Amino acid sequence: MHALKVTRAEDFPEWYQAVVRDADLAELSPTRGSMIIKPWGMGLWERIQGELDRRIKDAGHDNYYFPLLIPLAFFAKEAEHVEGFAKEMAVVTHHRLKQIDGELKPDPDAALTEPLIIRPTSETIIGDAFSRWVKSYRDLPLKLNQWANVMRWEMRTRMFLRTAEFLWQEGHTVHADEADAMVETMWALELYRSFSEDFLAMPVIHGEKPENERFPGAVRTYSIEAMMQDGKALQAGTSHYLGTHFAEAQNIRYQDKEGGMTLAHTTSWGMSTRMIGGVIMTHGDDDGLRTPPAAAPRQIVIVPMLRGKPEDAELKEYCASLVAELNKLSAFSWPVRAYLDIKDARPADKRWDWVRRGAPIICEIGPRDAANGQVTFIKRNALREGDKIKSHSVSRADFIAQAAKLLEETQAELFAEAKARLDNNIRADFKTFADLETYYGTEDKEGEFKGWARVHWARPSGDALDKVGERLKALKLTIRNAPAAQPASYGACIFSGEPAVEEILIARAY
RNA sequence: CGGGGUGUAGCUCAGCCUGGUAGAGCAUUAGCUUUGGGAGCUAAGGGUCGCGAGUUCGAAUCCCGCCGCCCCGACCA
Repeated sequence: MHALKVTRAEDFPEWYQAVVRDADLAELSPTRGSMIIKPWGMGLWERIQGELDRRIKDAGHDNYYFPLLIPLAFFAKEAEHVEGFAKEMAVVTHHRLKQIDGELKPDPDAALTEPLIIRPTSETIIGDAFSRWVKSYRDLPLKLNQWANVMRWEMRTRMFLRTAEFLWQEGHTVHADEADAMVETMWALELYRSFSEDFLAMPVIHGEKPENERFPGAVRTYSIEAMMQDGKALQAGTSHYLGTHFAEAQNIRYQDKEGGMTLAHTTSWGMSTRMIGGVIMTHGDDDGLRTPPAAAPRQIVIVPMLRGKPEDAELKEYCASLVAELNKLSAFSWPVRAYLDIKDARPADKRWDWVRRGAPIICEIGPRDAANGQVTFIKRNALREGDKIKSHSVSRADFIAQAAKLLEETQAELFAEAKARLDNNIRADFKTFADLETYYGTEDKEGEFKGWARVHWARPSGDALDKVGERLKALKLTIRNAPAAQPASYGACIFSGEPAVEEILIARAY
């Protein structure tokens, strides 16, 4: 008997919805395509923010904030950028409402002379500021970051994975030349790789996107790709070298040491609330979410076995002092987050709520534990042993002494499990396109999923690349990236038979 | 935006074919019992049956239109 009504094997998309709901992460809002992020989901995002922000600042970036609304004319400056985003833009056209025939409508007399767009990303308005802030080579590099909400009018939305409005971090930097900008671009890629693996226990493959998957306006786009439990790939973070495209469009120039005016090189990079979807589909099981301890809003939850009797006070005191002790510890370079759940509800119900939310360590402490100076707990990532819930009992002193280690072990176990899944489900033995068709052209067997493929290719571009894209699309596949780790030599291109120049990752994707 | 599915209580759903004043389980609230583990009994509250128009004496049920959600596709840093 699992805590969720649907299992992953029965219906993966339904299971995903169930976790979002039952782990209390988010719910649909009355606003189409947008969600209400609930405390456990927001807490997870706040942990992601806290750690990522620290790493970004440690590398010399400062935060700032730009407005939600961008003048339409700003957006129109970079042609490829426009082409990429124009189709999914929310536009603000009026500044007043009026009762017309009993209905509240935009007042026709209050149309904006210049419409505003709700930012889908902020390159354009930030570039405008950069053109004023950058005067001299002494101003470079300029390394800034903002935490913001953005909006893209998506046709098809899915909680956390693709919502109309989402939260993210967007880094924007300006550099004197390509070499320096590329160092930054690769730094951001490595930031996302290490953050994803260390902090979210989510193994990824990092690499460069093919030409047809680039960010609109970018010269080179890099991504980290994570494998979900249904075998699909999730692009979990991107880093772009923008060359001088935005510098040209926005006139970002600096006076170099020789006194000449030189175009700057810019980068941008982002990671969003989509990561939470990745955490769900990487670590979730049929009992709900298993939150990676480093990112869990509450790492150790204590459920006292209260019985509505006078001795409850003593038990509460035992638990409260335990929480206080635990909160003095640290793990993952942050204070430990222990929590005493004294909600007036049945302990068993509370226990299952925390199982579904995926609190890493759930302690169930009764009067007997208190009397014996013990702590009884379950490890959420290894909840069951056969049909039974596996619980552990240790002395209070031992529990406190081992708590941080227990959390770090759990983190490592979650990572190892996900890493094994990733490593075991990438096939590198496809030599021809027919091999791919044979494998991906057939239905998954019961309980099976098709992972990714690493294949060699000659890196076609333009029309030739479009044709490759179409052949893959027929199999519902896309090119994810060219992994940074490349083999020493290459065979023949799987698409053309020509000598290959690169190994790429192919997968079905979210 | 195209194809398919779906929409009835907070949740899961029955009722619809064959029109006759709204149902179950779980959840909620109250009381009693129970207490080392998703408790039991009793009672109560809760729904303009997605929205609108139509057929009809009468519509959750039949017809038409629209909308939301889910899946597939198109699109998608």
